[in-house]
Amino acid sequence: MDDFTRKMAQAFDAAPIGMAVSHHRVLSMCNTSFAEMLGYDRANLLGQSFRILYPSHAEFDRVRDIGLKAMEEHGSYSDERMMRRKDGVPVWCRFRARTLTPGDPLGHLVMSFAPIRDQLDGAQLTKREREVLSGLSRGLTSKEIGRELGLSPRTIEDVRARLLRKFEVKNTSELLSRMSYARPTS
Amino acid sequence: MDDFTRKMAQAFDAAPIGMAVSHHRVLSMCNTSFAEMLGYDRANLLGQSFRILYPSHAEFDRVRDIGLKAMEEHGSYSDERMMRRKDGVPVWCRFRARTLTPGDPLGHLVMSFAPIRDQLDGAQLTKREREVLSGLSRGLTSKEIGRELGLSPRTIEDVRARLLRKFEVKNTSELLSRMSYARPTS
DNA sequence: ATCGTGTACGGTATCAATACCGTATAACCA
DNA sequence: TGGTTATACGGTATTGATACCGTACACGAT
Repeated sequence: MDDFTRKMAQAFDAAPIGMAVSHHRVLSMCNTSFAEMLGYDRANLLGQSFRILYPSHAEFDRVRDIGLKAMEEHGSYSDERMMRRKDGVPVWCRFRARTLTPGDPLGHLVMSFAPIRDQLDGAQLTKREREVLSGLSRGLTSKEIGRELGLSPRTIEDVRARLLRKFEVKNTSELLSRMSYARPTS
Repeated sequence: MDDFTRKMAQAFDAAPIGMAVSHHRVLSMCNTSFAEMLGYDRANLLGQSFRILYPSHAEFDRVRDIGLKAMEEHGSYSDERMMRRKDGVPVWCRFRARTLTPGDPLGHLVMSFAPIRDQLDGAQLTKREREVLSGLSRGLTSKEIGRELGLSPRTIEDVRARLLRKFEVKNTSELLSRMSYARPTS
């Protein structure tokens, strides 16, 4: 076996960031960081559906759809999302994906996952806050996020206001730039 | 050659994030994202000193030292740093590293590099655009940015509109989330 | 020499965001 | 049991953002 390939494989496995490959949302390969981040042994993870790595079936369905268009157009997509560790503890991640099959984005995906931590000491986000934040980072208005979540726009504005208070920022722009510079855990 | 190794190598190469391996600060392996991010062909990069990827010799020396202690203690380190593209343009990156030789941290390093600001087809931002972006990320309104730069708020709105067009985003929120988590180049 | 782009500015119109006022329920915690 | 917080929603008022219309100048490339 050629040395070049072996070196790349070693680099993949030793990478300081979680990495995974999926075919139609089934995990076909991952590295040690990825398995450790989610509390599994790699052997028990390969061949599994990504479903078990998300907090709920609804979340699993939601994240399937949000990146599809971007991946069809640009071949890649990134966002912030919640993953679920084996012990049930949620992990807030910066997610990046590149599809090797742009016509069928989920056909063959290569992903990276970098855990992020909130800037505020220990203050974590609620489910709603994360859902709303996800919409905001995609440039949606309160009205649009409300439609997406089946809620009144008014409620989205409440969640938004709570986020602004929590992070002590003036507006959504500052909020999003603050979120993105969150430091990785460990 | 075993299929497992081949799959890992493919995943390494197709990763949506720049990855590299070094031995004593000499690049021994990298993936396509990494080479593209810095404007090189991989073939011309392998075997080179990391020196050419930093803006100056002083910076090259500085980044050698800053992570040493953390890597000796935890085996890993991360920060944000400036890299230098082949054409001289600086690239601001989130950097992560894991050492495979904790006793001699730089002996064998596996690194990941995620560009923090989008390069948009190699076109970097103009001075005005960076100034306005800086204000936006601090949550300032167009009026406030105008005061800061001694310009009409109307002009700030022009620059803003140009940024939205350039990055093909709907509004400032999406712009700021896009800026911090650039989709990988190409 | 014209064309494109960045810069700079004015007006106007519309929609979104934000900040208040209020009510109500459910969960959790001391 | 009362206090706090998250959730959810309504109204209203003000400010900001965005999209158009227009003009003008500087600069570099074809």
